[in-house]
Amino acid sequence: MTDAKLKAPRGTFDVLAEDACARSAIEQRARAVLGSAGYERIETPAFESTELFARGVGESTDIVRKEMFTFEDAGGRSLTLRPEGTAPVCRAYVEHGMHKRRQPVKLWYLSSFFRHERAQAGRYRQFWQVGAEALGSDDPAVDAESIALLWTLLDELEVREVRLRLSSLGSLGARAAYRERLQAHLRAHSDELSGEVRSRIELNPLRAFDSEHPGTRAVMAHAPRLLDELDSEDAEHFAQVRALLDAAGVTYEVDPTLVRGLDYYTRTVFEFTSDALGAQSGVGGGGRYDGLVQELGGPPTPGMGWAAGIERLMLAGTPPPAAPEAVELFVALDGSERNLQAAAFTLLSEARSAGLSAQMDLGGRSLKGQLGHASALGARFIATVGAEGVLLRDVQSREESQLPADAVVHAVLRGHHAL
RNA sequence: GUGGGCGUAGCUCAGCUGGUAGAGCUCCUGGUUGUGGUCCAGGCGGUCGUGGGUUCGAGCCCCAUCGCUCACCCCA
Repeated sequence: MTDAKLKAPRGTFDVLAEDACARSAIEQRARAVLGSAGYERIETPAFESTELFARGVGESTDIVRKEMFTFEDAGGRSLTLRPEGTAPVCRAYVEHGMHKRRQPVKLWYLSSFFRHERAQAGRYRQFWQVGAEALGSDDPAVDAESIALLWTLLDELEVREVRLRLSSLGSLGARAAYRERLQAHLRAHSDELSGEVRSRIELNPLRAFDSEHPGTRAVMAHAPRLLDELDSEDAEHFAQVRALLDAAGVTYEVDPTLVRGLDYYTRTVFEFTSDALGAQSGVGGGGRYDGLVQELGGPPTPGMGWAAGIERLMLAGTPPPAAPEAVELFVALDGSERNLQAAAFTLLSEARSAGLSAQMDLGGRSLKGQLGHASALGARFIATVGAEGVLLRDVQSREESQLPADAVVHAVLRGHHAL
């Protein structure tokens, strides 16, 4: 390491050439899949009022309790780099009066998010998510469509070994009542639980379902299950979602122990995992959040959405073939005189005005070096500007012709279209 | 926050029982070549993560520290 003082901060990374291609390929797919379903692009600020996340995501979540990048601005306002995308989108929905539009309002984003966690494979402090949110309808068809769209996107990105788990958390009221019953069950068996789970009974009892601890698993095996206790409306809603997914050919497994890390979820929740990933096996997930918009000060508005991690999609998906930018014309200099460079520069801008992709040497290389460079770029034509005029070479056919400078672009265009 | 693994050139890595730093790739120059792709030669590039210690002598041994990475946890 030369002078390793300045490095990207822990958990962050630079996106370089090949990765940049893979990322834009993912973005193009997302735009195609979501755009054709009527989702509109939205971008929200990289930071928001801290209160938005405290209220929206939930005070009891790990995200709010210990993972937010929070700072004060010069005016003493508490701001936070967005740790997730749903609360900001809901804030924008309220702020811009989108409840006056035709419902549901369907929005998608691809943005970076920030969480102060220890980085590992597929988990970073600044990471990117593609997400989709549908606000303003509690129709089960919204849930099914949303899930099916992520299903399609994962399929198009050729994400390997995908599994979809699905469940329902019921309405907020039912969920709160259930939570108390589950806590009662856990407390009754607290001496059989792992210390970890025991200490989280009050804060996040649903987590107990995820434990690997044998004693805890035994206790959870006969714990009450939320899915068995849905009220008739919620049960009917869930049944409809399932029926529609079946109709769309989306395969899933119902997992009553599926829990999500954010407080705002109600009714439908789901998660896509890939066994091709390491410990961070979730590629994307989401669910319904019928209380969130109101929680943020808006009118009672149901919502449904998901997010998928770009870095995880890249790990579990099939990277698109790297297609370097084609170079149609490379302009080389045979000599170092100023007027040659000027002539080459004129030719270069003429070529670009004509719509050709064109490059010239910017590194003061020898002629041999320039030709090597042109070759490495895969240039289709090479124009060598010399004192005698311009020598245009068709790299594929190896034909060469000596031309006046102002005839070069025309010749390239003609040769190009002849292909 | 807690563990395991790893830090030698821009990249991938050698470096013996401690003797004072190397290869390949990339990049640049020259030669060869149908003006490039092959081949040949040369060159640029490292206070061996950092700081101590042991030793006549440390890339190698010891201690500390920082960084990267994987996992716990959590989630996308």
